[in-house]
Amino acid sequence: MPDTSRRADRLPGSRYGTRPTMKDVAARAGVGLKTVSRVVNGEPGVTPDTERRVQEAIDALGFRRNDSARVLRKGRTASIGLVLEDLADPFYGPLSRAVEEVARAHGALLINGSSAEDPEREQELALALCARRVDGLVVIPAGDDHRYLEPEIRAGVATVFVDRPAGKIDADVVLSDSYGGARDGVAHLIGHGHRRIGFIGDMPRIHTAAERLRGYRAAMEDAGISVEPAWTSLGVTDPERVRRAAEEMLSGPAPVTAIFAGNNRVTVTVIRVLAAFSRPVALVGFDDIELADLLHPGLTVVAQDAALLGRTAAERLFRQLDGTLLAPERIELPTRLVTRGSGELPPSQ
Amino acid sequence: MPDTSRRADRLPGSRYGTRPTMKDVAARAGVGLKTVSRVVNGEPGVTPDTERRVQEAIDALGFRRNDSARVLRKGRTASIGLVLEDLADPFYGPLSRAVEEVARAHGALLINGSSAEDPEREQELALALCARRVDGLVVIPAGDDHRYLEPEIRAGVATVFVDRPAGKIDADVVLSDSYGGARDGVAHLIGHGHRRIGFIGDMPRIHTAAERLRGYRAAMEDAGISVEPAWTSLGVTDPERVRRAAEEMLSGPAPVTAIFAGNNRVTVTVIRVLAAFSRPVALVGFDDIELADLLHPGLTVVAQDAALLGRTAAERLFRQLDGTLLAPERIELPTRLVTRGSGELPPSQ
DNA sequence: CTGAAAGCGCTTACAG
DNA sequence: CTGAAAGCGCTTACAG
Repeated sequence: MPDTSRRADRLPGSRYGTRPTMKDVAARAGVGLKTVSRVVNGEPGVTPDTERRVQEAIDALGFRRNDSARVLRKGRTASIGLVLEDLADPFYGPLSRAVEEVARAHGALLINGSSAEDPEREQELALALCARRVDGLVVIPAGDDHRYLEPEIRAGVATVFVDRPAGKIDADVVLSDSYGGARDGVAHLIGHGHRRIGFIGDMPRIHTAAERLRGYRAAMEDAGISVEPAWTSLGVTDPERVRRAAEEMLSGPAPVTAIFAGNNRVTVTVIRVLAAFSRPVALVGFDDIELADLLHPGLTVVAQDAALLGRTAAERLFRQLDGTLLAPERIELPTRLVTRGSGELPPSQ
Repeated sequence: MPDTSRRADRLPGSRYGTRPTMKDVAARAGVGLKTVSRVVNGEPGVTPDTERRVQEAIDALGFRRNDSARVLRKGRTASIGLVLEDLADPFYGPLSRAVEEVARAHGALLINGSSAEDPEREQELALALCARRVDGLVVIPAGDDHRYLEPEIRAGVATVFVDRPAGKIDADVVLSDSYGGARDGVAHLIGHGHRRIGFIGDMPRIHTAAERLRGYRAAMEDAGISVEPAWTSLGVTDPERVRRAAEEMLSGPAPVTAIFAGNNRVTVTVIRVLAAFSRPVALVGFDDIELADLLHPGLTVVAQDAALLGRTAAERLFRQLDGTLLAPERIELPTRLVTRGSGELPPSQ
């Protein structure tokens, strides 16, 4: 009983049919396989009459070229992968969309994957994408060791890291100036009279979190302020942890009078805490937030351009694929301080 | 001179190498191709010693199975496509992430594409995904005619529409109760004393916009209020158009005292207009918004669950692929009125 | 202008 | 337990 499963697929009423191939089209049009291929790909050297016959067969059969077979033969898949943390985060949506637009301009599709900030999952995803033979990979790293990608890069997979540098390998990276942005933001608070300033950030193993903390320390040191251990708190960004961190800094005999929030998730939670708090407390957040201007007071932020990060990275990826790119580079995009009120509040004690 | 391009690829210093294949691994391990395949796929029937030799060859050569070749032979690609409007919109990020999670649970990758609300681009994207032979397609339609998908569906591509129904074909659809949600929201405003209520929505060809307008009209009719033409405005959701629409409704001798905003983008712009407006105006928006509770007044919304829409659709897609699904169905998810202040303001005139 | 043969890198269906 | 042959649906490199 040969090949029953296949026959079952063809049963009328069965959901899954089999698709016509170029061979079917060729048979129906009474031409050779290569002629069909020429018509499908718009290659020259087919008489109008032959072309018409082939086209009719294509339409009658509902033929659509199987790009996965094509890819196998051609080498390039015209698809790229994007490994990010969480597509549901408002920072990554625009970034992903920007990567998609560049991919589209180069005729490539984009496969997205969320690592959920889990290094193992990042690796699993990135390697699955390589197994699909994506032409290139844009990675927002969760882990800090990317040696697992070395064989892939050697084999020709273009690779660009975004938002955070690669760990233990030399690769292109496009990121915002987290250090400088945080230093500016904290200096801004100091300029408005604050000295006891808190910093709440993401897990210290995340590069941006570490850099922003470094910027905070630099600004404090520039102003000759020595940082109390109680003023800094790094860890997961879930609301509970951040809320506790904020409440601790705001209590005690010498509470902070201002807070620098290390990213959009931290900022949102801190805003909620401060909204319910008795005294006014100044706040500057890293990352801009929708409706930030409509809060009371308006939210002062250190803004970075997520879409520009994505676009820059994707463009670099395709330049790698063009072969016009040489040594790995680090591209740092500037941040922008947007003052709206919360960062200009004076110290309340 | 045979195959020079290929040799160029192998040149030392060239970025693009060629990857080892199972054949290379077999040669190095001194075994047959099928034995390598067994080891790579964890199939039984290989002696520990043979397995070890194969594994050593795999590691030495840096072999990674080419899934696109595998896919060609197996039929299923273990990938699904998601065509949505814009990944940068906060409504679609969580939806996409939810689809991805379900895909992941089924061992599939997700290819995202943004239609930018352009029916042609939607079709181009959906068909490109079919050419890649995705196993299934989740589509948030931009257009209103999906007959172009009929051959694909017949050929076995599982298809589920989300947020808006398919046009001119019979297909699964998962959506929120736009009509009921809008009716509830408008009835809520009426319950707080409003009679001159404006409606600002998306383009009328978009199903959700039309349904929400219908809900608005139903609520007005239920209350015995006849709707003035000047009170409703449908069109593109760019800030300029929405701003003008709001300002017109709010001017003249009998301005509206409340506005129902048809989606998140409209709501955001209306909030900005009202923030700069002289009189208090009540507002209910369709779709929840981050920080809505921290505005003054808090924003009252008709909330829908984007992630649940995505999850429900994706689960249905995989049930189609399992073959456990029969006739196309329409699944409508309820909305939820969240009162926070802006919808409870009394009429100011 | 047209097409037959070989091959992309795997899996399938055998046979030993 | 192991492997040679055929084939998935295309493109490549030819030859006529």
